[in-house]
Amino acid sequence: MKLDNVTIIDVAREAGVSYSTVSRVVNNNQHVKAETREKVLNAMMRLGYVVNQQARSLAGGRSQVIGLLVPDVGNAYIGEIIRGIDEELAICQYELMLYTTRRRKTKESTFVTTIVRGMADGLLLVVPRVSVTYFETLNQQHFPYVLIDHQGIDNVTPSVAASNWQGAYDATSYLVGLGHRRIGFITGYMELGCAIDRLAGYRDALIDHHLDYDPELVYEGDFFQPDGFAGASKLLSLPRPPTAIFASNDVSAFGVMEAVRHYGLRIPEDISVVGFDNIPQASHVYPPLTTVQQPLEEMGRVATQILLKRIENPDLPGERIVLPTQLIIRESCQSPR
Amino acid sequence: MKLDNVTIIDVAREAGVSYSTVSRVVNNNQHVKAETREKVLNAMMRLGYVVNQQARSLAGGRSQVIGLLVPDVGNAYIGEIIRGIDEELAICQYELMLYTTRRRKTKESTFVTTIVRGMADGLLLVVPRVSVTYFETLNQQHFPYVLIDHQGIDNVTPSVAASNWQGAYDATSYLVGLGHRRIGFITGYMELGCAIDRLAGYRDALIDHHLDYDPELVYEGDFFQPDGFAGASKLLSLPRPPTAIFASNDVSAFGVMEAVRHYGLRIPEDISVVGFDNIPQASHVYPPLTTVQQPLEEMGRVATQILLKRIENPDLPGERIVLPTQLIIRESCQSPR
DNA sequence: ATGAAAGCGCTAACAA
DNA sequence: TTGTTAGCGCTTTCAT
Repeated sequence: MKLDNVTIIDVAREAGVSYSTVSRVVNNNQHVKAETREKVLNAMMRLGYVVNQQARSLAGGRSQVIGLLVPDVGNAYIGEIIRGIDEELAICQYELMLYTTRRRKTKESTFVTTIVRGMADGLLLVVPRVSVTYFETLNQQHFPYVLIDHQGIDNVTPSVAASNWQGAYDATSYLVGLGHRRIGFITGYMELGCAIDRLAGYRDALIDHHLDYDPELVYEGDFFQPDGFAGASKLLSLPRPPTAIFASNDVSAFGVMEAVRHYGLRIPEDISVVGFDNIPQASHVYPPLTTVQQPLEEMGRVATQILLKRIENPDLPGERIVLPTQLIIRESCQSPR
Repeated sequence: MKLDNVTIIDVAREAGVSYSTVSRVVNNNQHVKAETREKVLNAMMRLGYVVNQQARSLAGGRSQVIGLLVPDVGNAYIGEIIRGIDEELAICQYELMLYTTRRRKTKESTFVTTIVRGMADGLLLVVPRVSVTYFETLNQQHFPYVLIDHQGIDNVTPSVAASNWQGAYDATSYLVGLGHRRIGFITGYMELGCAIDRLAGYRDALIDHHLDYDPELVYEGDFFQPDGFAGASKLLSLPRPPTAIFASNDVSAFGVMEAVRHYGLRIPEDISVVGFDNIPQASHVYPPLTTVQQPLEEMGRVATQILLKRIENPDLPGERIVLPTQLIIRESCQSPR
């Protein structure tokens, strides 16, 4: 399977130098005469030499791999983030190892250890809640990592997130500006920081606009479509139903839309609907969904940049970066009648 | 960064055996006394030993990683496939290295070589067209690989695909059964085998049902939404417009739906629409889209199983596996008036 | 500026 | 059944 390949020794022989010189050329070491470098480069070309990362990494160098830990693939949310990561990685010749939490429910710490030990130079985590075991291992081993879209531990744990509070505040203000006075809210999974922040943004916007925060209008959801449906059904059957519903993410907003139609109401004529995330399909549903855009791709890109810097210098002070969200106005809202 | 870690030597000392014995235990080698194995296992436990894959792989063993080459992440299609792969990999303790073609436009062969040389034990390719360079390297190096959803090279190149012809045939027959006599068709990107197969399925169904195959009703698209829109616009403005439009994938079907609405027509009352793929959002658009389901997750799973077998035994004869598609009937079709 | 040599942690013969 | 030993391909001192 693994055939005899071209090694630095072959290149060294071809170029007529020692193999440490070849190693120097490969690693862009300064102490090589331009002429020698040229010779080696030519030999590499002729022989079709490719470095063996395993060996390089074993011998103490970088593995040129970063690990990405996600709860699951298969949703647009993660896909967008990966796209950003991928772009950044392409620039600096790093590879991406994909880990899903789904398949390690049990031995989390062993798992992190595996990553930390040789496989990757750094780790990107897109997990809403990070088990303490992870951090213990990571910090203790002084291993570079960056949290993506995490509620944040503190201000020194490297993390990149979106301004969930501001996004929810803006969306709510927009609905108020349209004339809505009773605005329903479907929360996300409230164990998550982003869900808490979005609820706070909704609530604070209401208060700032001198509207009551009515708990009756808030339905505790879980970010999934069925709960959006259930929540909207409940809100719609209230004695004084809302004229607009703001769901904590697009997927549950789809559930809301379904429920609205189920009740024989129209969007936006009878009920305005707003989502959060701006996943691609938000613009493809009918009517196109007004939502809050999270800069997912950018989050991936920025997190990767930070991680790469931390790999170069693990002692860099950590920081939390909050990227701005943006209200994307489409056709799912209008003034109440 | 890479701290001094527990190696088999440490474990060997702790257990009071030679380190090859530890290696044997780690590799489940038969020739170890149960008692000794127990001792070693305990020592490993106590010390928190974790294998170093790099070293293992360098020394001639498996790297326990498989590479996945995709054109891009960030779309549901790939996500579903990855989910299947991931599931299978979880079972056999393999890791997944993600490669995107986007970032290697130039030096393709070098790239494959890199993978082949140590990084991975096998390769899964989800690329519609595979450059000849890839195959040369792959075959020549006798490196295990499996093509996913590829048009297929021949019957001995390991590949897993969906029955595109049958799916299109079924969908078309369904429309005919509903009473449609003029059925528009938006093709996919015709350089791709799956697009060709789908067109053939549409055409053959028409012929089998004694309907004319009218080239005027076929619009050459590219699998993207704007082309679905353009195609439908063109078909709809025909002197004798179709009463149903079958798009070669869901995304372009969304474009069709957009165009239908743009023309002030209703789905399914005025025009029936059918897609292909059954991506998650197909059930979330309005009206829910009738489409042909591709067993994406299963394709990922089956391909992985085959790859794993080929890693064990690279000389296994290759075969092409075609998984069945299934017509998913939702609400975007009805009999023509 | 270049070469020689000692590992990195492990697998896989080969011995015993 | 167990131990010994020679690498895998490379980085990195330390010499020269």
